[in-house]
Amino acid sequence: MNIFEHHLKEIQNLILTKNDILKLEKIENLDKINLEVPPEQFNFDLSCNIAMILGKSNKLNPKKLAEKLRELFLDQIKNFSNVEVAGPGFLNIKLSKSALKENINSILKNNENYGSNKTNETYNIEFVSANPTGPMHVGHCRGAIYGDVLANLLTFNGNKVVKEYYINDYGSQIKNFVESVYFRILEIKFKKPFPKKDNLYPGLYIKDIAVKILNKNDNLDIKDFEKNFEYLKKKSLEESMQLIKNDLKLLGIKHDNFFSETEIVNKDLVSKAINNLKKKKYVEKGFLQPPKGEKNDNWKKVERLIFKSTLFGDDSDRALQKNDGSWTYFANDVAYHMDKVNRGYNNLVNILGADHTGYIKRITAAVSALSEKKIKLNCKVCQLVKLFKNGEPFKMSKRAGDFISAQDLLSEVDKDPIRFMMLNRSNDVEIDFDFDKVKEKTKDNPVFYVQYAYARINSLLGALNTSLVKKIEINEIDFNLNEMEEKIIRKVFEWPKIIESASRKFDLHKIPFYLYELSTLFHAYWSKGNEDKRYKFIENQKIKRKEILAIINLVAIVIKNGMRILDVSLPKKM
RNA sequence: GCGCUCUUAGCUCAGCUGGAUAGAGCAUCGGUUUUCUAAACCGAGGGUCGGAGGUUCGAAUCCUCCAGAGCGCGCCA
Repeated sequence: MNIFEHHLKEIQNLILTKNDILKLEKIENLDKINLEVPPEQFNFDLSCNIAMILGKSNKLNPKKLAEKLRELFLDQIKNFSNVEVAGPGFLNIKLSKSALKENINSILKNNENYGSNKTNETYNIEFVSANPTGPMHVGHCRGAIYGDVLANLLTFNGNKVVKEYYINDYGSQIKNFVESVYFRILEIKFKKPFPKKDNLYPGLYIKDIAVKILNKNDNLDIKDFEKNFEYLKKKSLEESMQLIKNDLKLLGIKHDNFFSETEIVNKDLVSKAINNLKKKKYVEKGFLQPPKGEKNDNWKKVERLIFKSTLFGDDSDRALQKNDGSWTYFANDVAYHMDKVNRGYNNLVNILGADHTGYIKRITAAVSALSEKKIKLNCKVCQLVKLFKNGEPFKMSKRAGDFISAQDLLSEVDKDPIRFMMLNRSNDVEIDFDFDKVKEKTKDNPVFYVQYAYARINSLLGALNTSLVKKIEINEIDFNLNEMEEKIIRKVFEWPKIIESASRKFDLHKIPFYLYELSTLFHAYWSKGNEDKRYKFIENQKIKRKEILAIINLVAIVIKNGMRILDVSLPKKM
């Protein structure tokens, strides 16, 4: 339990048991009462909106009610040493020394678990799922890191998480891909020029794949494409998945489960899923309207099976069969998601790129239909990554073969700054990713700045000949914090709230932002000694006050826990 | 034409289950080092929260409309 919840309960209990003093007509909306961090200029530990909530229900002036509550708090809650009314009726609260001491000791004791709220759910997170027709590009990296860190965060918060990758190894794109490999093999073995056809992948990585396949099987009789198709498909996919897994590994990402689309088709899971929906009358034969966007030559008015996704909020119903009666990509995906539903997760999550936004409504509709609205698929979209280098923006296009690959990125920048920077922005906004900025070793680079704070802590401990492993506890009855230390403590108290809100809305950027803010306070604390000797930490090789040791331990604990979720390293020396 | 996302300081962005004087970083200008890492710190200026209405004690935050930017809108995957 975090300190906000803890003290909020105290307040709620007080209201319920002491209304003979308050004499309120209505005690309601207690769940709307919030305990928050007050704005810095107020110099209090907690801030409560209770007077505004109860004032509204009872039609009382919130400021007057706040005055009454202030007296009640001071009289009844021993953990509060000072309470003041501010603004429209906020109650600003200072914790007593014993309450502070208790909270601090509890954090020191919790250590690597500090911040976890123990929510205890199960999640399946599908992410990356890049087409296995080539290596990952930079855009994939963002979704990959987002998914990985979301999994870390939810795990840290007490949940069971499965990280999953859906391999789109079926359909016409794969055929084109295999054909491209085939022509590259002909090129290598018989000097036959690679044809200039629109459906082929011109990228040079295809050549690498061809070489690898040839090296592993020199006697390959390659004359007939149709005859060799299944073999070539298998080998080509193995190679390109290896490329992708390698990129993921370099980014520090490992999925728990790889699920193949071909397998879904082979096991005929699609018919099962469609029959399931037919029984519920969500799938019927029918005709669809022509597409509204650009003109499409493929469109034909043919009767086919249709999923009535408009019943679940989609803009139009969706085709499950192509002109020739075979299943669409969407139909396969419905089957895949039925499998996920049947596996019994409480929560399904898909991380998508911005170009798949239009797909969200139909697939969430499918999950609602399959689970009778019991399971909600939560789709998160990561917006584009715009690359900059020397002021020149890069363009990405997988078809053209001139995209910036994950490898290109990783060859210039380490995984740690990539991970941090990709998350240092809300997933809803585009990122300007600057190669040069990310490599800087200055405070302009937030990754460095946070790492440096941690390195400074270790350097201080080194000077004291001690380490973070050694557990400490505040036992003194009386201890005094200076202004800077109070600020840091308050920030540290906020950590579980950050975890809670980041988990609830999948707002991962809150973690790097928070770590940066905490590091700012720490650097200021550290530097204070430069201006004023009284703020120096060490005197005659000894720590001046035990409070200092407690503070730096708290900061270290939170930075470690935060960076562990981000999976960004923390060097002890820099 | 439709859907999703965005519009907050010169630039890049936080803040959005409604609350206190709207915050950071960069850039600009000015300071700080005989002492634990100056790879850092401190200070200053800078805002009609895209526009217009509405809801209410209170709106950057919720609702409606409008404008601009991006992504998408096949029975491709």
